[in-house]
Amino acid sequence: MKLSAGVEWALHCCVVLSQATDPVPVGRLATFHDVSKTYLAKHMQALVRAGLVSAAEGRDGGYLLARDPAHITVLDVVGAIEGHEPAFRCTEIRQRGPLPATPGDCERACAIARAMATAEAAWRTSLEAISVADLVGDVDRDTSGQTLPRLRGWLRDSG
Amino acid sequence: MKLSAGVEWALHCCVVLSQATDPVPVGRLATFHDVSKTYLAKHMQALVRAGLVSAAEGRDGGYLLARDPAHITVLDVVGAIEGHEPAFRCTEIRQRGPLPATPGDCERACAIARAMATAEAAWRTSLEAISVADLVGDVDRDTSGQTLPRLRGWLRDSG
DNA sequence: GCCACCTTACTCGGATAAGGACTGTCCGAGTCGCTAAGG
DNA sequence: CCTTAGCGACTCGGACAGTCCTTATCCGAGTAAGGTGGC
Repeated sequence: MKLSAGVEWALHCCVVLSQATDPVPVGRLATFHDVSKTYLAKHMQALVRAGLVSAAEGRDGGYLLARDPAHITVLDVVGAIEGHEPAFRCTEIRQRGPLPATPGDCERACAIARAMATAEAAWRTSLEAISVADLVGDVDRDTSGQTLPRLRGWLRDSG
Repeated sequence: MKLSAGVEWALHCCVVLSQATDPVPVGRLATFHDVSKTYLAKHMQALVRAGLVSAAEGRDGGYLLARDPAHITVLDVVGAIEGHEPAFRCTEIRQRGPLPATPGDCERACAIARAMATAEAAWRTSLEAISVADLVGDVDRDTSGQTLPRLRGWLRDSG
């Protein structure tokens, strides 16, 4: 099980965008995080498609959060990048082989699939409980309130 | 995020092995589940390396559970197949770029990494709470106690 | 009748190819701001 | 001085290769059972 590196990039970008007042182009985001500009652009497109950020085109265009940071959960971002398919996919092994399960037995999902689905639900619930605003607050607390002002200043100066 | 199909195979194999008294060769397991024999063998090797099942070599050899099914958790099996590395890997983006975090800020893990780690811990806790014996009990209940006796009979007849 | 040895066939185990997904890149379409000319 | 048309440059968006991991496979080393010959 492995998450795309784009998830980390996207979450950091959301934190940055939460401090922006004007659209931030992808080139600026890539410079700030020291990552590939074109590949980051690919992931930003995914965030736009998910409706989490809005894109402003043309000169002085860029990205802005589409909703209040408190209403964007980490799960939203992860889902936008990784997709919404469950990590565990039941292939209904029980219905194959020499002793297949009867259709009557399959009214409920396979016990193994249920166990995996329960765990994934716990994972999703945990991610859903944390918003981008929470992340911003954590960063502010971890850095004794120094990072966010400097970030806002950098966004202004580079504009 | 995507789990290997081998996880599903391995869990089903553990349920089958819990009903076996004599070693079950991988060919028999593959036939029962209607999956690739050689690929399943690869995953069974992982279970052996993890100490979950024991391998008997030579003629009439095969696999048996190494511990009581009640003491093998779903997390054990998933970890044996998928490895124990976390799905989310923090690349310390905060320390890169024009506004790098100071070493003092990095005493705690990145807020984003903490959020992802918390979610993964919830996932792991959920999987750890379910044992192979629980799965066997669920299967028995789902099929009104018909599957396990037939499974044991199939294992005997094919031996 | 019992024991030791050999053959045999079966098992696991690791080393070896093919497919798909993540990673990384490029170029084109569209749009907004700036400039400059005209009224 | 104001309006408007044109230009230019910058933006996003989707289409295109490279690399790693998952999937799938094969063959060899090792081992225990069963049969056979000898004692």
